[in-house]
Parts: sequence; structure tokens; C-alpha cells
Amino acid sequence: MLDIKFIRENVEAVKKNCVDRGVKCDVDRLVALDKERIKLLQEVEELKSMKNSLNDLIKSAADQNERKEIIDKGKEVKTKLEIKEPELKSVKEEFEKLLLAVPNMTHPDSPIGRTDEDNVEIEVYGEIPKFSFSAKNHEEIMKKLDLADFERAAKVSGSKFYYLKNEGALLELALVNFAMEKLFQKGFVPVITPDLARNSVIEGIGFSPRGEESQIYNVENTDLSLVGTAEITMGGYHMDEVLPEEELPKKYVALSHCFRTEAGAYGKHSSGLYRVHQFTKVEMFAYAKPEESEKLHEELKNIEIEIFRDLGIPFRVVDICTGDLGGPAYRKYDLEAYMVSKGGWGEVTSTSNTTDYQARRLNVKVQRADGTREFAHLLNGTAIAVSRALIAVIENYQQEDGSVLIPEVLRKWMPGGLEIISSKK
RNA sequence: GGAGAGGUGACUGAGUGGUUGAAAGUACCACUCUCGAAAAGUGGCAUACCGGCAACGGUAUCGGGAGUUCGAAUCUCCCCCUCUCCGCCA
Repeated sequence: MLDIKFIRENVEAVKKNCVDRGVKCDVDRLVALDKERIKLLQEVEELKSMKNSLNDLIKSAADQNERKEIIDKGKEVKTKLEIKEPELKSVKEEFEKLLLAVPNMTHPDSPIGRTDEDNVEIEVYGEIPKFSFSAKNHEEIMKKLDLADFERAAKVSGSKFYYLKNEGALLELALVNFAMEKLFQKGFVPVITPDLARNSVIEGIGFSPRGEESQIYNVENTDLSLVGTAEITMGGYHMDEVLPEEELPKKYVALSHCFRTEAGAYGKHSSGLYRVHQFTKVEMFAYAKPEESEKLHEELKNIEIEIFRDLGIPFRVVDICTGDLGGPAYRKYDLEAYMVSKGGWGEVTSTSNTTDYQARRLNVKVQRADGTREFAHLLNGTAIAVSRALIAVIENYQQEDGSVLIPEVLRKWMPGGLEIISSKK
């Protein structure tokens, strides 16, 4: 969420930002409610102040008559409070709801646009493969090589689930190990996070656990949901903490499963592994001092570039436009790998600088050497989203005879340094 | 899952209805003393919000929420968390 003080002083800029991002929020109403809230707050506090002073009086009350008088007065104040406090509460509730709907401000260099069509390509790495044969999509290849079983997964769990089998299963582990090792060597702290989190934490990150827009699975009879990303568990990790500035930036590389309902997401571009209900992801997450977050965001982006260059996959880097940023991001870059099944680019990573937007809700602060405190900046970025990375690897490394080469960097994580996946028959 | 115990400021730890935002100690900061350090002494030391140019004033916060009361850290209820024992398991 944004600082209400900032909104008060920058109403027009905030409104313009909402329009740029294509987010509907009633800033005028919010500001009006803010005034109303403060007025009621002052009234309530004045009554409470009176209550407290009566409290002091009664202690020194001489006789029973005097006591009774004070108690009667106190009852009067109580009655007034019983009217005013619910008023304040309901204004506050609406105020907070509106405040949470206001998206983060946007980096001045983020391209202005409405949809992903307006995202701006910054760089392209690698050559799009020219197959001398009719290239297959990963679904066909994986079925043929028995690397995945979608049919039985449908039987057991439903559509958009999958079993990874044989080298498919091993490849997931190799990708995870490859990413974890690289990030560990870069000084990131490896973490394996819970796959479930409290709804309050999920909301703190800026996801909505309930409602028709929700992408989140709730666990019945609990206050828990399956996480859609380790961003949730890692953002919650230091919530309600004050981090000394000398400890920043704190950089984590977190492994979790990710669960998404993907409600209504059907169509040819979501077949196979592209859009699934469950996948494994290695996620980078960082807590930073405000002045260093932009630089760190570039660093996360560069690590993603390094990972996909190492994997030898052609991809491009995209600067996400205002309308496609979502609520919390100040700026966001995606990496899109070339995918046969998409006939073009498909998103494989995403890195966001959320500045203090998430930190304010999660209450994560920086303790400065001079004693002052301010909200930290939180950043996240995909290292490897296994299902999407698998698509990119398998489709780009397929051979004419139907086999699939294993990227050089993954071989050390494959049993026997396996170099190629070929048909068993 | 069952049975207990407990959650108070950076930490230890008093406090069972009214001068308790909170004793005391530790830690920390400043000063005094000292050639310097230690020790000792003196003072300071929470956060958020509201009002105010400021000085400052007000409100809230003793795990969270609701309640009883003129008044709650203290009483009641619900929830969360931690610890111990038992059960169950990977």
C-alpha cells in the first residue's frame, strides 16, 4: 500500500498513475474518507481523554456523592463513545479497503501501455533455432519420451496437473540444483519455504486469497492457503521486523512449490506445462535499503539473464508496461524464452521491485545507523520456474530423431552426466 | 489429537480492577571521574497515529480480537504462538 500522507499530497499524480496502470480506484473518495476518519478520530480521542481524566478524578474523590457524580459522568462519556466508535470503525474499514486498492507508483521509465502488447523489448539473447525438421511442442516430445504423464495426472488430480517421469523428473531436480548452486555462490541464502501460508500474509504481499479474482487455493477449515509463489513466504519471513541497515541487502534464494487455480485459463497456449496448477520454483527474494533497490533490481534481472544464457536458450528481456505491472510492482522485467509451442516468446521469469509497497503492509523496516527508521524495499525475481523452464529446454534442445539434448550446465546434475534423452524403444 | 504451563519494553523480570507506559536489573547512549580503560556515579533510552511552525499536547499499544466495568496488563470468552508430557507418525 501507499503512504496516505503521500496520497494526500499527490492526489493528481496518484490518480494519473491509477489510469496509466488501468487500475480502478476512487482516489477522491479515499481522500474524503481520510478527512472524515481524522475528524472522527479526533472526536473519539477527545472523549477518551475525558474518560482518562475522570479516572484520575475518582481516585482523589472525597466522598460517596462526589464519586457517584464522576461515575455518572463517566457513563455519559461511555454512551457517547458507544456511538462514535462504531462510526469511526466503519469509516476506517472503507478507507482501508480503498487504500489497499491503490497500486504502487510506477518507475518513470516504465513504458506506458495497457496490455502485454505494449511491453517493450529491451534485449534479445541467442538465436531462434531453425529446425530442419518439423519441430514438435514439449507436450508431444515429453509424451513420446515418457517424460511426463498428463492423462494419469488428470485421472488422479484433474486437468492441468502432470506427473514428471524418467529424465523429466530428473530434469526438474537438475534445474533446481543448478539454480540453487548459482545463487548460493552469489551469496544468496538458500531457503526451502512452507508451501502454505496464512491468508493474512498472502494479503500482506498483495495477493487476494479469496474472491473471484483469486488465483489461490484455500485450505478448508483453516486460515491457510497454498502459496502461489515463494514471494509470499519470503515476504512474510521478516514481517514485523526492523532490520539493521548494515545487514542489508538480505538476499534469499527460495525453493517452493507454487499452486495456482488458473480459473478460466484454457486455450491452445495453455496446454501442456505452460499453465498448470502446480509447479516448482526457485525464487530470488531481497530486502533492501531504499537507495539500493533499483540497482538490486537490475542485478536480479542480470542473474535471470545469466541463468538462461547458461541454459543456452534464446530469450528476450521485456520492460513491463504500466498496464501490465499488477498492484505492487514499481517496475518489472520479464524474460521470455522462445517456445515452439507458443510459436514465439513465452514468459519464463519475472522480477519486480515493489519498493516500500509490500514492506509498508508487512511492516518491514530499516534501522539506520543514525537511529531513524523507514520502510525497506522488497524485490523478487524468478530464478527457475521449473515447468516453464522445462518447456524452453525441451523445445529448444529437441533433435530430428526425437531425442532431446540436455543443456551442458545441467549434465553435472543428471545421473551419469547424462547428455541426451532418447526413446527407450 | 490429549493433558498441563506460559506469552509484559532490546533482554531478564515485578505487577490480579484505579497516581503502571508500565518497578527493578541488564544492555545501550551521553556526561562526571581517569593520563587512558575498567569500576563507580548522574542523566537519557519504545512505537504508531492525531493536532501544532515548533516547544509540546492528546490517543493507542503489556500475543491478537471481542466482552464485563465509570475505569482492565490485571476479570470473562474466542483465536494465535511458545514450552513440557502423552499419543501418532515421515
